[in-house]
Amino acid sequence: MTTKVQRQCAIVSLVVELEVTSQPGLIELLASEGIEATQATVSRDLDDIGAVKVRVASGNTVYAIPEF
Amino acid sequence: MTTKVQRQCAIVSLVVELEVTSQPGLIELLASEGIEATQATVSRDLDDIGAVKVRVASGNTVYAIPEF
DNA sequence: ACTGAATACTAATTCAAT
DNA sequence: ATTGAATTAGTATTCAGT
Repeated sequence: MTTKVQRQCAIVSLVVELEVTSQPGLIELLASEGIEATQATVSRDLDDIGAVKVRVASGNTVYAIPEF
Repeated sequence: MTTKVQRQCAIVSLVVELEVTSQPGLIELLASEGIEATQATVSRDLDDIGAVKVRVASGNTVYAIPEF
């Protein structure tokens, strides 16, 4: 079983390293690391983390963490 | 009748001056200036302008224009 | 307190009309 | 090329369960 902090850390890593464009997408990425979570949870996590969606050069919007 | 540029300029002004939190909200603000538009149009306008949603101190997310 | 299912809300896109 | 209506996609919140 994975804890909340572990999951949120994983999310931070993923968001920083990859171009995460949606919560469903993020859920898949987490799953591929063996972390199960639903959209509701991921939404709350992103909120906790303070992630925002920003427009990137490629044109689409990706999640980012202001501090980085 | 209002033109596209007029409407987009109005949107920029509103976004810069006020805390616009949603497209429905923006539509109302435009309406109060006598500018009619639907959600589809406002969505495209925000895209043209390059507006993004950012988290502000108050906690909620508002539209902002990166250049400012 | 944390989570998921379901729901409400918000935003983007499609499709047709002008 | 621009727009609105309707649709689809995406996100936040509520509500109940643990």
